[in-house]
Amino acid sequence: MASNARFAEVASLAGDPARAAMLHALMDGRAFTASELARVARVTPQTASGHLAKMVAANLVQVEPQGRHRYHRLATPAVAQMIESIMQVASSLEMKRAAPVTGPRDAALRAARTCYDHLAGQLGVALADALVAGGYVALTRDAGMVTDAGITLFGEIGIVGMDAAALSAGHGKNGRVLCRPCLDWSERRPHLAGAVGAALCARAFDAGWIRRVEGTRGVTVTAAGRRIFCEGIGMRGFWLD
Amino acid sequence: MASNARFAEVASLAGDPARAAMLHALMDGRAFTASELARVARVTPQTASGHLAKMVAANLVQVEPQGRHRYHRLATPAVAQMIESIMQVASSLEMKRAAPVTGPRDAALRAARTCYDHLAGQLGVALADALVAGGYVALTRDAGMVTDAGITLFGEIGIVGMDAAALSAGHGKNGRVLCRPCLDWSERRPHLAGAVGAALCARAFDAGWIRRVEGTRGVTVTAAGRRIFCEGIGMRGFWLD
DNA sequence: GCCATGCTTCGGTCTGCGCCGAAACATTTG
DNA sequence: CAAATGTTTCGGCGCAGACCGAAGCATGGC
Repeated sequence: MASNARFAEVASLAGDPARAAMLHALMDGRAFTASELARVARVTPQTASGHLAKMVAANLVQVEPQGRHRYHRLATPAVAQMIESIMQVASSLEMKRAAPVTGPRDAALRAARTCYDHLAGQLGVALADALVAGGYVALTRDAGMVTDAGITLFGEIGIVGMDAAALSAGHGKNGRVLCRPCLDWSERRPHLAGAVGAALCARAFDAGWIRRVEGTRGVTVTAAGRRIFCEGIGMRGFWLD
Repeated sequence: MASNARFAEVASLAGDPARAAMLHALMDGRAFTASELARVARVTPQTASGHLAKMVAANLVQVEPQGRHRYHRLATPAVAQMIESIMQVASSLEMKRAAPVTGPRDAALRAARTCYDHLAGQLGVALADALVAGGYVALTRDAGMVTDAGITLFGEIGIVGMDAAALSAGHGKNGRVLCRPCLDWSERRPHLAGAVGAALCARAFDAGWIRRVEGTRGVTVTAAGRRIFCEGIGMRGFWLD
């Protein structure tokens, strides 16, 4: 059972509050400097540097020097998924214990945020609901599928090339695209993840439907986005309309 | 960022070597007594008791008193998935560092084992390969789907009622059963998980196709199992034939 | 009733590690 | 080259927590 030691090593790396805060921040998929991560973790730069060195050594985090800055990002999607699954368990623990004290910061994140490479929060859930209601996507607890109608819709709003990425192993049988559902830790309902979720999120940023809120993982929906999401996809309930 | 504390709490619980060993043992989905878990973690019963109390308080583990024994099991599937994803990251770290020293114990586990509620190892991968090759199942990195032919096959070998469980949210649109792929940490290839994988595994135990190896998470395939897997499902390459 | 067995609580020791201040090092800017 | 900024290394402090021995509770068998 030598692998047990690696398991404990990885988990305990994520188990320190400062490192957990950094990993949490890195969950939006962007890269940050050591000082930025030091701020979010509320430790001094030298402490953060030590933490980051450990996580880089364990291949949780990748570092990319650029001038006098060193940009850190999550090393692999597997790391993001691990963090996601820990958040999952942690949030169910939270519900079990007590109603959490929710600051305005948390409220903004709950409304709309990125989850590594896809959209989450009320926005992510509302989009998934709309896609399911419109017959564009079918979701179960375990998996998801984009229907023919969904492929058409995605093509109309400019999401292409998804099939190739999502069907690597399934070689397009039945002309359907499989995708991954992700239980939202704040909403406790599924949203769209995986290659399809990532493609949708990327397209939304590119087309200016959503914009990042500076300094957080939160996003805001632009007027153009509101039009697409409501009229194009049929999203309801995210705004009070 | 109050949720950050919960995250770190959960991760650090999994990050202690003794607790990691216990969680690892609990990954076969069965329940164990505190003393049994103390043995696998190589600590004294009183130490194990303390660890288990913490994990129960954090809702990682469920306890069920039965006479003078107290049986512990993983509290939820979400916990199992978390452990799985940590193993994922840990095993990729292992490959990165050095060729692992593989004992005979590890070899047996690599051949065939349970992964919480489904089959993994070379057996799990070979079964998934056969199901894909036969057109019974389509798998991508993100998700999977049982085809019509697959539903027929599963019905023939006695797996029923899967639809209801697997299609809770998808309400059977297109008559397809969605399922979850799971990247095998020892084989680095996907096997069948989720509700469908669990149903297949449960049926295999019930029908006597596989049996547990006492004291480990490993399983062996019986003669009946070999017949079903090879002739019924078309599995190849697990045995040298 | 008694003893054996499984489990937990308590008290004390000790290692590990997170933290910061100070200082060195690197890189860009002026 | 010097100054400013980002980052790392080093050394020492202090606390959290993992561990075990011993003793205290339960439960089941006799």
